[in-house]
Amino acid sequence: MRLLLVEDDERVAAALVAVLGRHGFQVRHARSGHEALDALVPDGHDPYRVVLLDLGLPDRDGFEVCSRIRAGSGVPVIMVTARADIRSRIHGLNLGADDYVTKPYDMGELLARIHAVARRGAAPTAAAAPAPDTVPQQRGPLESRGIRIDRERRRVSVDGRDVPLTRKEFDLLALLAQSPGVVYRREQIFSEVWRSGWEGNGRTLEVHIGSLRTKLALPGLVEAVRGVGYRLIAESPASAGQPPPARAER
Amino acid sequence: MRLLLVEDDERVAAALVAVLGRHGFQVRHARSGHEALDALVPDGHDPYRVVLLDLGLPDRDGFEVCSRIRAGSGVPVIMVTARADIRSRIHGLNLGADDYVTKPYDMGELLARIHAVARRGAAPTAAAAPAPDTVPQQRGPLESRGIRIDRERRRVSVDGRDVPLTRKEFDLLALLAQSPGVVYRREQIFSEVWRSGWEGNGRTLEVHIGSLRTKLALPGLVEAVRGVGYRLIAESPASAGQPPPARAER
DNA sequence: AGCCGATCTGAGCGGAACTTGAGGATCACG
DNA sequence: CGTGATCCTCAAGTTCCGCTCAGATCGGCT
Repeated sequence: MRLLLVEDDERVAAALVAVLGRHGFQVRHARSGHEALDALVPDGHDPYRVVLLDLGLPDRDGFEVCSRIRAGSGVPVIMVTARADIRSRIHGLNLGADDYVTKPYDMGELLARIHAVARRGAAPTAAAAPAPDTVPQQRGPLESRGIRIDRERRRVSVDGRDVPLTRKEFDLLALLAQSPGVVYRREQIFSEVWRSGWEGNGRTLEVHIGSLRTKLALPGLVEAVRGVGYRLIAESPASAGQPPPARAER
Repeated sequence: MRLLLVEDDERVAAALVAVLGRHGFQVRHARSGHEALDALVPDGHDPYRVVLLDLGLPDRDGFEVCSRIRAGSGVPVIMVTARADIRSRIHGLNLGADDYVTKPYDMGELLARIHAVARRGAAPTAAAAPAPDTVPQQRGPLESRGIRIDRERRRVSVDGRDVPLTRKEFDLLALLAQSPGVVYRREQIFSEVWRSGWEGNGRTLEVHIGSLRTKLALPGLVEAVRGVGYRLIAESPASAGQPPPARAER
């Protein structure tokens, strides 16, 4: 059974490869998100039955990798990370991860969870992984359409000029910007930006979205998806869907 | 989306039913393992999409209930329990549970995990034998006949052209596309795309099907099955790569 | 305490989405 | 070939939902 391990720490990876190998897994080790996405492109080998994804050092990189994986493949993903906070858990699961395991974990439990998701695993789809060059890799401060988001400093600038945002506005924007194009449902937004489990009573969300739009002054950036939620428009509205260049028929 | 809650504490159950209901689940509450197993017997209703199983039931051991459920059905099971020890976790997962959540849990995380396992869900057939690969459930972006459905972005494109769809239209298409070729009965469609057991009085469904056909401009894609419901034609009608196995005649 | 910005709530508006009904087309079946 | 049931389309009516504004409440700071 093939398994893809995404982990940048060599020592951790080596240990996992050893243990997993002893339990009958054929492990491919990817050291970066880019390498992982490459590895997932169908190449005639058996498809991977499960992906172990470490949300490693580059801050949000792991979430983006998960989103990209999910956009192109149905392979089960288990996030493994030291980040135990609820926000991260919920966000990871909402991005399409099948499980979320925090360090330190028990090896036996991890194995059991791997088997659980593999057992449920998807039939390999014919869909190719996203072409690496159509979607530019966004790491560190997100930059797209002239908008720059510095998560550490909590600063946002549009075309160079600084835009002061309040907490909620920033959290909201930061959430949506983690996966431009992906629709975030209202409940998801509430459980990640507000205290989880809280139901927005009034028009709270709309008001914050409104002021966010006003301050950013980028019409069409934040798009409402009626009855569902909101999303960020990543590219200019020219070609929204990525053109399928050379699609490998299976 | 139907959900089976197995919980003997009335107060806990009531709270969960309320929250889950508000999040779009149609919850059936079973107070014992026996009742749960009864509820899971196929009865013509839509199958449950996920089971929330509280260990520590009065009449039976929760593990045994899980094992029996798994013996008769492929429905995803989430164990919810106060027993946090590693042994129990591993045991539960190895018995076929899809996830194992310990109390106290965060409501937002539980919801995210419910969605995660439901997303990965079981075969929609009511057949007792859980054969995961007999019914090909499409994951990731569905691509067939030039039509591409991106669930998390809620985008549909036909031959590269982006086709804007409304909520109902998209949900309808996404549902039918889950298993191309399989006939979805009207009641089934209503309970999945709409809320609760609502018997569409007027010509609602036909209208939405109509606009879906118009927008997609793929004649013959959505096929009406007289007196039963609708289905998607997977491949061009000439050479059927695979004969549709499960035919739902009444 | 008092101030001030941030957040929340409620009402009203406008438009998109959904529903309904009627009439025509099509199909299954005798 | 006739007939009833089912489905499709069109054009209303109606509901729902997101947007905005204005005021109330919350919460941090001095």
